[in-house]
Amino acid sequence: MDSIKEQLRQHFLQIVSLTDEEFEYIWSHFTIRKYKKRQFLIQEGETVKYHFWVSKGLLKSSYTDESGKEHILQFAMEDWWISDYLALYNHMPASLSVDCIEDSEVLAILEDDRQKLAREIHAFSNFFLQKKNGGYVGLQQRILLLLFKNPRERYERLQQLQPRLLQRVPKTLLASYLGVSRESLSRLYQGAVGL
Amino acid sequence: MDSIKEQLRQHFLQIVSLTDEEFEYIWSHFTIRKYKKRQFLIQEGETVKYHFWVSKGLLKSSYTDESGKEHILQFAMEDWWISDYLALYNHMPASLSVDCIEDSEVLAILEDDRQKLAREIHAFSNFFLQKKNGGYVGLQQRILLLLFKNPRERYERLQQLQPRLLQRVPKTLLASYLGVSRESLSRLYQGAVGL
DNA sequence: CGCGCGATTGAGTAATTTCAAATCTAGTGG
DNA sequence: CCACTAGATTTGAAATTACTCAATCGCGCG
Repeated sequence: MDSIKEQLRQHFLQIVSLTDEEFEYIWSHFTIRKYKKRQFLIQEGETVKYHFWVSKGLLKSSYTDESGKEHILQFAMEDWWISDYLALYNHMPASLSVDCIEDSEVLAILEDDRQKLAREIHAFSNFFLQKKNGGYVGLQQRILLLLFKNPRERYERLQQLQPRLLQRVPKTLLASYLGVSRESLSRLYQGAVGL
Repeated sequence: MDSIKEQLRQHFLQIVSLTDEEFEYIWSHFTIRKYKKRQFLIQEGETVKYHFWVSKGLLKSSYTDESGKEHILQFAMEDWWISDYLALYNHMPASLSVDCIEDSEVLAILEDDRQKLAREIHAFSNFFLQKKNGGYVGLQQRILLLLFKNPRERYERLQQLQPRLLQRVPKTLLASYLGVSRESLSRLYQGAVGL
């Protein structure tokens, strides 16, 4: 699948510059994996060793509480990264699970390899630092949204920021991501702008 | 204030190792600033150039919505870092403000200098990467808390994780941080464990 | 054609907010 | 040392919002 390789290269090049040699070396540390809808990449309790980068498809990471309710922490579609970072960085058993909403193709890289590459290739290290900074800011924005916007406004914001995501994700899951019951979401977005 | 210098050194040494020489060099890029309660370090609309590290005191970063309500994104006490990262990284005007809850002493470092130091000293770069990773995971945890815990449980969790913070921060501000009205918080924590 | 999943609707209930007023507290000046 | 004041906290009652549970609807897939 050379198109995947090219897709990954472009993904890096959007943020940092790499020689062909460097990229080849980086590429050699990734492995392709294919999953069907509803398959798990990470299940609660497991050891987590990989970062996943989505080449094709749609996944989610979520936490299931004592009462069995699922709460969605993150979606990931093409070009997004996903894992259970708490578990990955701190060598803890996973408290989250990651599974596929659509059939998906991902590239996996070991956290250990990622660290090794970060030491060896400055641009690679930089890439992840920038990604992490952006992600951090994104999470802060989401917290503000949860703190002071009502469900309707949260939905509208998501509509603005990620219109594609909205079309692909079942409403039930969206509701969980926004922190609303699916029934409430159903009622709320009917009056939302643009529908 | 050599005690501050020593405090900063310890802060770095907890995570990475630095030679005395390296630390001296790093130290030379920080400037000490003192603020009184209610003074602002960052005001909405300003350009943001600095990271702040708290040596003494207590600060908050917050967003004020259209209706004038303040929503607290972060507190920062001794050894914590604070700024408006969205503005800092993307060279945008601040959407947050940062101000003092108590009289405070902070060390300021320019983001440009931080980047320069990160290029020059690998351990320094590593320090921030690890901080950022930890912070990222922390924000994810907070999102989960906001998504599926009721106010009472959010308060109890904060009590577990940051008991010192709870004692220093006015309840009104805590309420804003937890996403509850101050009246509700007042009612809720009266039945909370340990009171 | 029918099953099953996802989405919607309705009715009643629970949790939280809002607004207003009362109470408490720490710091200030006399 | 005490009275005073501003800020913070608490209380009460009504209003609102969102949730739960149950039933119905709609549609794509086999």
